[in-house]
Amino acid sequence: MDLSSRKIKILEAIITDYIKTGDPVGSRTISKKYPLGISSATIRNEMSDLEDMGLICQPHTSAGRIPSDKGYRLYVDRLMGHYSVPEEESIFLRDLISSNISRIDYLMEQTAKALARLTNYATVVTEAKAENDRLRKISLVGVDEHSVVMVSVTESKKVENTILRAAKIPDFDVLNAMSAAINNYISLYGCEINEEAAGSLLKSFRPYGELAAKIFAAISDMENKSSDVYTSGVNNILEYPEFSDIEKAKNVFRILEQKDILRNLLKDNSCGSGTVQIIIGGESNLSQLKDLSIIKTNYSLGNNIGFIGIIGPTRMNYSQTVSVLKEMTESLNEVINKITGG
Amino acid sequence: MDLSSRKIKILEAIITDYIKTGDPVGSRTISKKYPLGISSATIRNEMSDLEDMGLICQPHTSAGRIPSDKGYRLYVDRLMGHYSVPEEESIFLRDLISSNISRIDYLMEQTAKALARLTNYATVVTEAKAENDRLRKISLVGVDEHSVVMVSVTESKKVENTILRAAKIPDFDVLNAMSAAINNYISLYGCEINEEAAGSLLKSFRPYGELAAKIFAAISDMENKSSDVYTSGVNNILEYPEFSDIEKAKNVFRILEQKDILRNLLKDNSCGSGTVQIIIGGESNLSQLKDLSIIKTNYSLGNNIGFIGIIGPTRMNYSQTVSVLKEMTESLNEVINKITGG
DNA sequence: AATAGCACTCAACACAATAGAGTGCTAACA
DNA sequence: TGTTAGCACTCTATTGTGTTGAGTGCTATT
Repeated sequence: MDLSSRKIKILEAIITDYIKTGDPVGSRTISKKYPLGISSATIRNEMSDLEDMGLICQPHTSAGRIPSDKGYRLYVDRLMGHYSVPEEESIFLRDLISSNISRIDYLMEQTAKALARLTNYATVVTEAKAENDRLRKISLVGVDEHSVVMVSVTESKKVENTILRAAKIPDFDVLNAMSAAINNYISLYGCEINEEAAGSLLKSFRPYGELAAKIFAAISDMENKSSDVYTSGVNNILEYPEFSDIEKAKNVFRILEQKDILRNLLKDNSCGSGTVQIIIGGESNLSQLKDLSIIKTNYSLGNNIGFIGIIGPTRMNYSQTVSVLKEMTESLNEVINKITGG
Repeated sequence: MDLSSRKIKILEAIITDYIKTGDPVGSRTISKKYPLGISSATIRNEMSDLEDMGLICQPHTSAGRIPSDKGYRLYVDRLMGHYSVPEEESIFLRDLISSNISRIDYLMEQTAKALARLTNYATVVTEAKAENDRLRKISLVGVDEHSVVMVSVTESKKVENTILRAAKIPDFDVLNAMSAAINNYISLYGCEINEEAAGSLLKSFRPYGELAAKIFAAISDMENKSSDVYTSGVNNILEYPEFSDIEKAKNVFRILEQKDILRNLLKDNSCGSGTVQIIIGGESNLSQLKDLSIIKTNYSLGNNIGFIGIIGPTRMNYSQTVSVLKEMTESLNEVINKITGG
């Protein structure tokens, strides 16, 4: 069957209306609200065709039609218009993330919050983390007689603290010497522990062997850590009638709690950087996500890549959300550049 | 009116049953399930008295009774039995928080998670922060040509990173000299910025004035930061029938989003440290909390005090929750001592 | 090909009837 | 005088029954 331009117009009307109201759309509604110049009977026939093509479906016999995943897919790929973000929202986004933020994790939290607030959906942001972001240097700072902080800086300038305890802690100068020796080691061997080399290094700081060993352990631990995941605006989901049933709401909350699922969902993107991707309902092949859509993109922090996703009902405002997300990512990259002094 | 021992037994039966089932308790239920040796008619008379005393109330004329805030209060203060935490739960708690945790913030997160999982209520933990936890020392670590990390250590050994950017960054030795000078300054003047002294210090590092100024700004910022608040298990709340109405659930979520309300709620404790406090429903004087109870205590990290609260419906299992919370706080303090090498 | 008309379907709503849990009161009893 | 059995009464929750209205699909007509 052919997808005539009239069928497309009807499909578009159905989707537009359904996104706005959340109610199944009937033929009479379309003939009255959208000036297609054809009667409801004709629209009925066309709708029957659209249903055969799998683009729309009926919740029950005597209800109007709602778009199917396939229908939404066609809509976002070919029909969806461009939404321009109003000046004030644009400014709001920019202000919220550029005001005085010195730490990247705060920045990501603010980003998540801003997006959630503007879109009224739930937002998920993953920490920027490269698959192999090498450790570049460490620095040891004494805290008290039994503890040191190891400050680590990676290739892509991610800074992190690890507190290490040991019975015996060297003084300022020895700590500096240790830092230097370990940095030297790192530049030679990377952060995989080379038994032999590490052994000789340990020997040279024998009285502080316990601490040295802990440093090595911490260094090799760092590689294995999975990236943090922030969520925001989860409660927004409760505003949508499709989740007014407490069981459905629970399901959504359960998903948003499973950081590893979210991480994988966002990470797995075949397309290049900077592009916006959309996963509609069942397309994720996860039954728990069949009523949810995800609009996502990535941002970069040095060599590290992080992901931003917006999760809402399949009936979400794709056009607006995509635009807001794009705008946000641009601002975010600007701010990151400013912070990291690109 | 007098509170005879029989009245107390009836009140206890009502509360026990209501906590377990969530259904209003009738006189017949009590006479059958609890061996008080009196008829339902007698119990009815006593219940009428208990209602006059404000300890129980009726949702509507032909329903059973439910405890009032005042009833719960009497229960937790005078009747509630001791619950002993099962060995395996005790071990679960200990394991979850003691496995390999080097950073205090992870520890607090784990604590919140463990409590939420074991109690099936929502958990709130505030970061340990003394009212006036003085900065003790800083250390500057170069990241790249335009940025340094300032590692700060407070009197109570709280370690924090702040990234600072400046056009010009000194080399390793000068950074060390700056750290030393600023530490000296701190030990003399504390972290309130003394215009005069700071001015002369800025002069001595003139070529790096921008950086020095940022350091001072960061130092004085640190004082004003309010403590972080973690929540966990918020979704548990959805399991309780009293929140199966989506509007009520929304209300709870809204509360748990407002970190400042939570912070104040937990902070304001007149009693000493280590004690467990209970706020029942309307006792908080916050209308949004009238259907919720909070069981809370504090933990200490050096001189810093943090708070742990468990939030559930007023019909929560006070006895179990108090015990689990006590147990957890003990384990937590042990782990903290181990980490901070008390 | 488009449409008007019509019979049909089905969810949603309103309404009444019923069942059941629980109360309060009264009168009788120990 | 405290306790209890009995009974009328109340109110929610449930179930069943129309009724309404939105929407469809089919057919006959233009």
